[in-house]
Amino acid sequence: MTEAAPTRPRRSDATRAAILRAARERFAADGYERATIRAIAAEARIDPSMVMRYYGSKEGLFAAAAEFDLRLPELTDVPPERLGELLVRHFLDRWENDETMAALLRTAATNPAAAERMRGICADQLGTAVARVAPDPAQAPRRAGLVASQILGLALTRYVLRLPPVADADPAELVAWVAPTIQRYLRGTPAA
Amino acid sequence: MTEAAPTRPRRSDATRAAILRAARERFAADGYERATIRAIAAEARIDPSMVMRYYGSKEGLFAAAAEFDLRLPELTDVPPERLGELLVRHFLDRWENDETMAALLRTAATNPAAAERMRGICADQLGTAVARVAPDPAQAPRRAGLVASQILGLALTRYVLRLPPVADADPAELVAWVAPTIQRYLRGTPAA
DNA sequence: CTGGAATGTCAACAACCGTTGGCATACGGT
DNA sequence: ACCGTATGCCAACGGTTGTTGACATTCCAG
Repeated sequence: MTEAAPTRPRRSDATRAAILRAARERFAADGYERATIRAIAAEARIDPSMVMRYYGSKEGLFAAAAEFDLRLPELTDVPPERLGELLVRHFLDRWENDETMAALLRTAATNPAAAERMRGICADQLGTAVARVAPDPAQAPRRAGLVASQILGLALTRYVLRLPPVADADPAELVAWVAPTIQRYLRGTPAA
Repeated sequence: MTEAAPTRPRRSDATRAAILRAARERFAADGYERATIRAIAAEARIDPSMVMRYYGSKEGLFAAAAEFDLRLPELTDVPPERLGELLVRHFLDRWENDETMAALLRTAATNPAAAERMRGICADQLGTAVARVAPDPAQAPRRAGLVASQILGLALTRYVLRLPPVADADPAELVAWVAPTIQRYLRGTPAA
């Protein structure tokens, strides 16, 4: 492989960061197709050709801008009956001030590569976290899928579609309503 | 207003219908931006300019193609404790064979007009249906929003993102897991 | 039968997109 | 001080898109 050495900082790091910040903003606001490289470059106050030089292509730029970590907390040291509450609160906190999630969701709706990344995030990050607290390892993927359906549905209605009852609701109120759902998907049974 | 008379059928109705069918298919598969008028016209075996003549613009075509009725059943004559099950089963049945929902969801993620229509559907069709069975009229909009977050999340993960655990699951199994969630959003309380 | 309206085809326009290569400038090690 | 290299801007290319107008054809009422 190439040297993993500390790769002395390049002089253009500031530009790269500006491009990335602008890209996240435009992708989040407009989705993949409507977010043009020209608009991103304008917002970053540089020439469109710089984007190509540093990220190769629009797809490459998106891949870099959508690098995404759910930052799931350690689930094993919390009381099992409070897992649902913890998770819902965590996601709301996480996304209220980081629009990367909205960008990824908007783009994944139409861009196959983004959808694949979304599947990867759910399977890897969420999947393994759920597997650690699910009572039945064999059912863990299904439980993770159900959790994703509710959590992503919440993100979709609140941040992308902005359905008034969900978008205007107080976070604490959403937690109170949704936490029991997640709790049951994680540890409960279908019937009960 | 213009005569609401039975407007004798035009000779071009077949073409109009073909365009609409092709448009639904392309919008569902590709989303608004990637679904080009040329591709839609090709699939309908006609000239792109016909689309413009009959629907005015691409936005007009989408507005016609996304005309959407949830076809919610009458909720007042079913046992109140089975409302959740009924609703989840209905939506899965409805969407398993009609890709209009996937088209609307894909497009609403990036197109403001489609998002507005989505809000309208939730507020009007779902909102009024929920208001009729909610125990507390004042809380009806919130309950409808929560139902939407779970139902749309299910549609998103199953039909758009195609998360394997959700996309491959048996409909009956999904009903068993999700119905209690909807039931609680409709008639229950946050805590319990 | 006839003339006007409805239907359909063809070619083109203007705008925008991602992407490329050339050229100027400023940096930084030697 | 020098020179290779990194950084940045500019102009342009080829392709695609929504949209338009002119022209051909078919239908149908009178």
